Amino acid sequence: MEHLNALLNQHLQTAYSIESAEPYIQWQETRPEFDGDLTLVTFPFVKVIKKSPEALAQEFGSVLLQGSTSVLGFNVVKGFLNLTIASQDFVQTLQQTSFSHLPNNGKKMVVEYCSPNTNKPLHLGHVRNNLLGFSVANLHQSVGSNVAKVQVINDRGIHICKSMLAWQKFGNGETPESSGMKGDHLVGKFYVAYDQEFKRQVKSLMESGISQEEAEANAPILLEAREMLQKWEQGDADVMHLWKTMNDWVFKGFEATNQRMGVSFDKNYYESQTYLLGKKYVDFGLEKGVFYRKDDGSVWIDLTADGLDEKLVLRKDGTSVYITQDIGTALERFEDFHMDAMIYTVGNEQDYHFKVLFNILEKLGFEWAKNCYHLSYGMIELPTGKMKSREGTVVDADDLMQEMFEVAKERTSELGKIEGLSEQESDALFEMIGLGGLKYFLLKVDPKKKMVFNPEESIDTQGNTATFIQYVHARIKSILRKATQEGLNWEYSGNALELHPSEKDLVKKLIQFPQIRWDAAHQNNPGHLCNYIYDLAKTYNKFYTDCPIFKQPSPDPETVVFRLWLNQKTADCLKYATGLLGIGVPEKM
RNA sequence: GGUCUGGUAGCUCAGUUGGAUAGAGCAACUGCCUUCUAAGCAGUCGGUCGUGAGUUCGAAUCUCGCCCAGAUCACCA
Repeated sequence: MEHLNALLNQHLQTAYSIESAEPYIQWQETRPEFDGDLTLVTFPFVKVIKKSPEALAQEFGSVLLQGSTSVLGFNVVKGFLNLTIASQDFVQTLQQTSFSHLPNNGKKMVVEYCSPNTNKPLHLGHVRNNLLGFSVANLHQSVGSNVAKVQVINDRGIHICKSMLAWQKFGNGETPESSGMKGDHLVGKFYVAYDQEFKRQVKSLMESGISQEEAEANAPILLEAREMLQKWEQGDADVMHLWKTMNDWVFKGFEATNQRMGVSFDKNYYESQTYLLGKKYVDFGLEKGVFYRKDDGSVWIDLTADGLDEKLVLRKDGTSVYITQDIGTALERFEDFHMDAMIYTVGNEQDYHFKVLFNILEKLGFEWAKNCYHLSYGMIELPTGKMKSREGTVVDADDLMQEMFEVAKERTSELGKIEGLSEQESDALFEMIGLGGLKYFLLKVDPKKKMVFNPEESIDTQGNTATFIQYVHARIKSILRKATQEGLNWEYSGNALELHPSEKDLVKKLIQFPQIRWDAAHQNNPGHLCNYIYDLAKTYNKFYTDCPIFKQPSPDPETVVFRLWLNQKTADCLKYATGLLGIGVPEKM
């Protein structure tokens, strides 16, 4: 394409004395309903050359046709110049395209995701969070950045004490071992038990004539939880022991869930260790004059000039608030990784919080604060409304993954696709199909959109789904196996061939991959990659039906090699691209 | 009330720095398996892109007003 630009430049200089054509050049892919591969929009030129768009298009078309061997022909529709480009140009590009990570670009990034509380198991919201964070981290790694994946585990605070207290009261010494329950689910059970008891107490207080507000503030079990939090802060040995024990159950549970989901972390931060970190930067901010102290001793920052509010950064009793912790954690991470950029995968209800955080970090003078990005995503709702963990209307992550597995199993067995597979192999296949379906379903939607999750509808296996993509990969592998059996190889030499339109389309689609990946990474949007993969799979299926290899009449040997090579390239691209999303593709299905 | 997000086919969603007649899938209907895998392919049906103006040769896309939905504006995290 560069040489076409050069030709246009030259033409504009000699014919119209216009220094550079660059500002007016607009290339785009030719839409499928028109003939051609590449389209030049001529309207921008009309402003500087007093000719009609059609006349210009004709003129440019002739210039390009004569000047470039790549241009085989052209047509003009309205002001659009459609060029037909030699297939061999695209094929050559594909030969040079590899589906693997780009070389290290020296950029260091930190990506945070997951961020669970240790009082309940992971749910659907965490699943979206995990998958987004993980695949965005992969995308950045793919384009050459050095990425550290981290999570913050919220392991302290009143909500943790609630589970602990309920376990003490109603648990009868129950453990994951004794109950056979996963640790995070066991602890979650007591979080719910706490809430039930709390509601019961509030109700009975109200019956004795106390207002709801007062009852909620004075329920005995809440007072006990507060007392427990104080003891925790003082380091009371019994409380610490219980806290460590129960947290440990939860961590093990989280680990199992994340492992099944296929996500991992390079470093965990525990809030119990970081919640005091921010305080030392309060003094720093005061010295810099970024913060100011009120008469009561509390410390604030005034962001009204930036369209935000005044924010508290230190309470009058000297304790820190949420934003203080986040300042501290961010700076600790910088000490750990010396990153150039950081991505926080956190729900969109915290949009305002992160605006404030990034603003403060920048005012404190940290360069990398400019490259902090809040990967904000919309909440997931159920057809029945919002998920509320205390009301038991959450979709549990473990249940969900298991359900996806079961559906995959049922559907795959119905279709008779597991013949000749061992139990282990077929289970692995169900897992790949089930979890792949879930991941694709959540990732293909723009992160910032809220989504409604309908368990029945989300497990489709037709159309725009992971199954469709996995199926294409399995199809290709089946062809390549057959080719191997027949002693064929597919080392394409680069000889120019007359291509079928479906072959050309597939080649053109494949060479788009680097650009799509770049866009997806830089926009932190795995959805772009999902759409591309689906498109590629569809384009392949068209090629598959139009361009058979083993059917009669069989194509000439050179075409067979080329088609097999295209199959291999497509499989490589599918496998690599789905891998970035954490989705596996099977050899057979 | 202020700020931020979203509103595209019955449903779920795509739609690049403004470009040609707004695209997929699902659902409904019609064809195609003596098979390189039919979890597929081909087709029919379905739209005042929330709404009204403006900018432009050209607007789903940019600007402004309005309507609807959600979030947020805590000495909670």
